[in-house]
Amino acid sequence: MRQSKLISKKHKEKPAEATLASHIFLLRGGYMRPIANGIYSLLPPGKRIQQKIEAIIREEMNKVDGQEVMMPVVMPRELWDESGRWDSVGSELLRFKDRTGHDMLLGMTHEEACTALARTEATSYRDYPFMLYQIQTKYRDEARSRGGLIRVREFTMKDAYSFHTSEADLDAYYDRVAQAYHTIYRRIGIPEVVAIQSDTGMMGGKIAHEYQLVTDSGEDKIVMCDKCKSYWNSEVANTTYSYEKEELLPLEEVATPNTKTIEDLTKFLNIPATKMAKIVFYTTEKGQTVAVMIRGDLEVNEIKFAKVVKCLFNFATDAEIVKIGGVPGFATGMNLTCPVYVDKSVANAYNLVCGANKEGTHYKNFNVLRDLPKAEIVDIATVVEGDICPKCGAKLHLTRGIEVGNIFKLGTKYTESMHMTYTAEDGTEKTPIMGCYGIGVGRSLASVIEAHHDEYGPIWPLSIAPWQVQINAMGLDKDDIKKTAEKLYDELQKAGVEVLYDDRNLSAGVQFAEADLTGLPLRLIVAPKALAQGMIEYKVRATGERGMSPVDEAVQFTQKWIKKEMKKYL
RNA sequence: CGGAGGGUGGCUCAGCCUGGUAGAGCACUACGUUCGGGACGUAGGGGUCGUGGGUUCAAAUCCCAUCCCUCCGACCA
Repeated sequence: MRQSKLISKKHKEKPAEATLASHIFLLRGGYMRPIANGIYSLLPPGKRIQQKIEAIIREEMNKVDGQEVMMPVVMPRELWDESGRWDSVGSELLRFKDRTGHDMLLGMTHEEACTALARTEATSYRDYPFMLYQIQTKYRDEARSRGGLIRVREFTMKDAYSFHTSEADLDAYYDRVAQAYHTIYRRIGIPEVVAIQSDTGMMGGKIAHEYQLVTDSGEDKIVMCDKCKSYWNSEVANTTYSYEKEELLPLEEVATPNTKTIEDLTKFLNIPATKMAKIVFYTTEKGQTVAVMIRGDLEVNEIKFAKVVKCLFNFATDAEIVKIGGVPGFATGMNLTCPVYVDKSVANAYNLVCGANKEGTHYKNFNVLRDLPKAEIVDIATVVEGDICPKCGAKLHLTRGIEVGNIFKLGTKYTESMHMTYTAEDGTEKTPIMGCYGIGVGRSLASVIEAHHDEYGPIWPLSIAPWQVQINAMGLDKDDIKKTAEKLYDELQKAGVEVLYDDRNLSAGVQFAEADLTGLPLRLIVAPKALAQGMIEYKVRATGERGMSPVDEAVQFTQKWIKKEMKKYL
């Protein structure tokens, strides 16, 4: 490609709306342009990168026996009524009416479409197992798209669905896909991506992992253990609490005027929040008020709690607390007329301070097992920095990540609701078990920049770089320079090398600055001094390594370099 | 959906408080001088000042409404 003809303008200045490195460079480097909030067009360099990522994903999906299909973007309401998701999914599903007034939707994921497709095709156990996948545009009406390609409304996604006749078969296949995912992320140049245990969310299902690029600029909260290399999404993370045994002392009332908050109380009694049990009240969407008892310094993780009560909820009002026999600010888990959940952070703790359910009064020496023996013990606390790893006992720490993919064991949620069956060996009708596996293509692209850039621009891995080699020439108005550069461009192309040739007669500064924004792995420079000795220069983008090669051997040198570098991504 | 900040040539922004003929830099066009890390000169082209209404002799500027964008939070396979 000649740069003079490339439609991809570079910008010197940082766009006002961008804060993430990937967002800044994708705009500055002429990879994409916004059309609307969270909706982008890709320019040629961006499209080329995306195609290469897709090609790698496709190869790896095929290696795990995936069969690529095409599924519609627009679907009728009836299909999503079958699974119940027309009603259960919120406003992120874009619904609209066609010209006849029929309810339609834009696909945000394709479980329904794929199940509908598969149920008419796979009718015998002999067809199983199989996996179908697509790499296509999807749409989610995000409440808040942000961060360039990190969180968008319209995006390209690889979505795969596998169908099995036994749990064991799904388990084995799930592990194969998990391996394929690691291969994919390594090949596209982000081996840093880790698999973490996650919530299953609106997809349903039991086990799920997210593939996260750990980075401060991510939006997901991750809990990690450096020692045993375990990772959890904070939505599912847990820890173990252990307390030194103490003699159970008798309950004792203490006057604690004007101490409605834990902070007040710690100051008033000079006792740390870790020795307190606080009560949080929620009222569920069904109108029931429930109490949660948790250690004074901890917070309820509402996603974990939602799994306990299995519905939506809000903080209870003071009136609702009074109604179930609580005294706001001084409540305890005892003597309430509502269900009481006790977080495990206080279940085995000794002699805690808690409310006495009496204005201006607390108890000392509260012990759950003695004083609240009937309460349900649950795990709903948000894990905090320094908590103990439940696997190895080391200290956990909190970090952030970008979710670039995920895998789910879906079970029979869709096959059952959509009446997909097959005839088993014994002649009976059975319901297949599903897994599903997604990768955000654009998000992966942006994540490569987040993981690999410097102050000047992206540093593309050779496997997905828009072109493999950049040619810059110093002084194209001089015949020998121009002739050499043109010849090099020509020969490299004939040798099958993907090359971007800056054929504009611009100053070195401009050319190099733009080349850094393009971020190609290898740069060849045709310049007077070296050329006088029959040499051209090269520079490796990632390492800054520089050197020379005889002009006559430049093509072989480049091919050899590419071959060697490419080994990292096979 | 809550909080904050914005919308002025393709991009980054000034002008608004205190109303009076729309500005700068970058980018673009032409010519010339430059040419190893975002050069310079000269001459150009390009803007319904987000949109609608109002106040006024006069509105980018003041008032009302509305749309859009960004950041933080809520939400989110």
